Amino acid sequence: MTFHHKKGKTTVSDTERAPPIRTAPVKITDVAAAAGVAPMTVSRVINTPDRVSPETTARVRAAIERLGYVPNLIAGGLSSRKSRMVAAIVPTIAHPMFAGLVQSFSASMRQAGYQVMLSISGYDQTDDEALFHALLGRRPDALLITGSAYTPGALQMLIEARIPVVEVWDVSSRPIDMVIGFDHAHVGREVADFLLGKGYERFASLSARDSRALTRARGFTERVAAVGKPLVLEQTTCAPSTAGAGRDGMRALRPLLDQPCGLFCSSDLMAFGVVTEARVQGVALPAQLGVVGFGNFEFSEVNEPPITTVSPEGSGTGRSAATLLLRRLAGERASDNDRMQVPFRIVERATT
Amino acid sequence: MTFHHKKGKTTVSDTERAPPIRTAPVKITDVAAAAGVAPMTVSRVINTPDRVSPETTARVRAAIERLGYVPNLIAGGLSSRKSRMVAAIVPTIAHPMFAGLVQSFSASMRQAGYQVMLSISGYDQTDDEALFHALLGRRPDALLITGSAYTPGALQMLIEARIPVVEVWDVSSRPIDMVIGFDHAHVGREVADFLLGKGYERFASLSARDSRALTRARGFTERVAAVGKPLVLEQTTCAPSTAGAGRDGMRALRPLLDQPCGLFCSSDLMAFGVVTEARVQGVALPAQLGVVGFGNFEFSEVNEPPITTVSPEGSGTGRSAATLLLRRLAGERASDNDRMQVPFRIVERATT
DNA sequence: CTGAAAGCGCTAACAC
DNA sequence: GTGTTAGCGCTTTCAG
Repeated sequence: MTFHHKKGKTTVSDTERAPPIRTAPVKITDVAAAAGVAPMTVSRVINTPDRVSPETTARVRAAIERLGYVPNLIAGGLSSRKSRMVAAIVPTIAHPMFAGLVQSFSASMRQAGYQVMLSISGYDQTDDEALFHALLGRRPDALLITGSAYTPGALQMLIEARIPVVEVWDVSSRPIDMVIGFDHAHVGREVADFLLGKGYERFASLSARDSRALTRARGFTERVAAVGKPLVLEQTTCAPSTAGAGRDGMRALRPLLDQPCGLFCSSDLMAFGVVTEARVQGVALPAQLGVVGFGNFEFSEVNEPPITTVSPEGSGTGRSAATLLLRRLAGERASDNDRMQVPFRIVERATT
Repeated sequence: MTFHHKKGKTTVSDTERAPPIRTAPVKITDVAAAAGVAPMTVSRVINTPDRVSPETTARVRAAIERLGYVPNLIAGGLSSRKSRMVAAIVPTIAHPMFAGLVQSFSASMRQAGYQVMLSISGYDQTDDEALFHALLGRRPDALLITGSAYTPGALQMLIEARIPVVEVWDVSSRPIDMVIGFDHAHVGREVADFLLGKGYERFASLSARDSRALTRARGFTERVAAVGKPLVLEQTTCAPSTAGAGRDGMRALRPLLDQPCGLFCSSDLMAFGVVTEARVQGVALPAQLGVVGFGNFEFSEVNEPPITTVSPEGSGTGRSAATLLLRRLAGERASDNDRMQVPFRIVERATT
């Protein structure tokens, strides 16, 4: 039980002033009075315990415990000009990549004493200025943003906020501050090497016609060309990738499969269509056809057969973003280390 | 361009005091001075515009615009004792139900001017007191929590915080304040009715042995019994549900399928195993067997055939939670309307 | 409709 | 080690 009625100056009677039951929330002066010390000493016990004598610390701790004191970080933040909150803006959390990003980023930040304010922006950038206004008004100590299509006014606000910013995933040509980018071309090259390592001698690419998917496809085909292997099919379809497009692609590919072929699809959804149609057509996976998708969607693992895919590591990215920001928050200056890549890995399953 | 050097009392020279480049952040007094009004008037223009004359408003607005003023909501919150932030605690955002919940909850709250502080707790309740401490220290105006396994100390903190709390999804017997629960038994009954409506005359249930799944299964079997139809198989396996358990269940069910049968699985993962094994065994869906899962996982839609399932509506829940909290924040007292149910729907696809 | 004074609860900076 | 003073940037309250 924690009853306590230490109201400073009671000009009118308590019962007249205060709402019936509600006891006033405990504040630092209450604790200080209970422990017989100055408020500042209580503050020190909480924030810099090594600067207080053990005896005093014990007395104060006891008072804190007894009163159930929860320091008001809003007040502390105003005074110290540090909110110990960071804002994060993501387009969605429905995608595993972003879910992983948010999850690991908040875990890392919380461990360092920061709380994450999450904003889900959707993919349309309408009224990003209003969003930034609402966020920056809370004076976060740092900011994580994903994607880069922001209006000039919004960007100006970010710059004037003068806090560390890390941009993740989709990086503009002119970054604001720190950056964690994703090397789509590199993914394509790695997939080519992976399939080459599996012994495939002929290759094919199925890609949606969006710029990042095309960059991956180009990395793939260029690598294949570089090692002098034939590309039997290179097909692009309207974005976004769909399972239907994958089935169509498989039908186009079917007549060309007199020899084993390694196929890179621009997304797992497309790969799923390919695999499904392959079953219908009686194409043996991975003997006649090796299939690699992109995205590591949930169904790729559960599908029969499970689909080999490229998994951009959201959680690694979240940790890295936290690391970059925390470095800055610890006072480190901008440097060459402020650029990183989103890690990815090829998850090998039954289609290769 | 927004240069301005309106520092109140400059005892020493500006250049000596201020860090080289960094211009001081704009505050309300700067705007007031620029507009030739009192700070309070600027505050009114922002918060209660109808109480300020149009001319003054225009002057102040212009000054705000020109200086790029972003009000410090931390300071405002300290003064007004309203943070306009709400805290949300979820075990994960990897599950579509929780992702939908968070997404729609934050959208609804943001629309009302509240920012969400998200905490992902994981499923282990270790140090929830530390988590609550970090959260409540930021003085959120309200709280959304999911699940109910909190330590007594943590619950005590919640109660002493005296803010509206809504518990979602998994509801303790003794709720703290408002509640949005999920009626598992009702789901089971609805699934039974749905399959009855499809014309199945014999039924089966496959469930993991966790209490909520079992409640759903019981709702299902009791309904089937109530209408006098036979239950040909009722199998439970160790939690959690797996695709493997689904395949095993299908093998057990195979010899009993001389007549069409309606099957309810405790999760989509299990339903997926069933569907996969049915293909191997040459069982026709939905003619010989109707399959309903639970959870509406991504793969259920993409699978071939797509799986009929029960979808707990995260987004509806998030909106409802926001509605409940906003009602309270608007001053409404506790009432019978403080209890709601998580809505769900049966998503009909190819397996029924 | 506008302004002045007095804090909100805490901590930086400086005494002792 | 500990206390005192003076704000952090805003809003409440009350006076015009």
